[in-house]
Amino acid sequence: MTPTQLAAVAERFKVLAEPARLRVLHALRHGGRHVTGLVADTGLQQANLSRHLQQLYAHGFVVRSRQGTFVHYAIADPQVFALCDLMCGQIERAQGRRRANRPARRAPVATDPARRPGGAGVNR
Amino acid sequence: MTPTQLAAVAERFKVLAEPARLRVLHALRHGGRHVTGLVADTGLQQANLSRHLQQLYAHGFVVRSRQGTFVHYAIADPQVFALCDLMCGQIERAQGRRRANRPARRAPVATDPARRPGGAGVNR
DNA sequence: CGCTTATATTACTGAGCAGTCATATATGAA
DNA sequence: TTCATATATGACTGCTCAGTAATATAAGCG
Repeated sequence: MTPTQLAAVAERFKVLAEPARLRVLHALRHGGRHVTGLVADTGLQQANLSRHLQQLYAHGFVVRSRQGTFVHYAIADPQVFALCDLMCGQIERAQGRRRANRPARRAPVATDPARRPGGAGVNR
Repeated sequence: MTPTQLAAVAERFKVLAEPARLRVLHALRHGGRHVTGLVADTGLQQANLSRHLQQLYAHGFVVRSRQGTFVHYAIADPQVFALCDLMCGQIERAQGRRRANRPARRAPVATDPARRPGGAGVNR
């Protein structure tokens, strides 16, 4: 894994690390749409939405084509949703784990072999 | 998809949207490690690494346990790597698409049915 | 051309965050 | 307790970036 590759992956994750852009992708999930339609679907301001669309386009998440005065945007690679779905699954699993840990003891992380009750461990 | 859910997903993507943290995860891929070992593996400064570890821990990407003066970190859910691998695959596919488009014409995005040569289209 | 609608861009502002230095805390050993 | 090592944290700096308002550009129509 070269630093360049890591940077490329991180940069792409960063595009998805924004609720507004996830909203746009979600709105496009079941078919392309004009900017005007996306404004209605997402509730984003036109200028703001346009910026997000530029970014999604620049990183190849969406494709676009002009149709008269309108510009039509669509998902470039449906695999993005696989990413999102995976992430959702992880969130659920993490919540499940948290729920499973809590009943036993509150965050049982301490000196590995035996827990010393009074010690200020790694937890906060 | 509620705004809350979107925010949760975005927040998690954000944790992965950082080369340094990807580096840490990569270093942990084949087994847990002490902070000192991670300093050596990643080349990050101790303070900086510690901050990233706190973040990975807070979001449930890693687990930790004390071993004497050392603190041992390990991957919490190996599925993270599925995310990373998926992302890498998308990057490769996107590059392939770009390579496939370039020979024909430079970014052939224009008014949908017929391309007008002189028009300043959607491209920049 | 001039008008209207659709989309993009510029300039700005404020918030968040990575990196760094210095320092604090935790643990074990002497 | 004092010292040494390992890890975490406080405070600061500089950069990036989302949101916004105003304006520019593109396309169709009369």
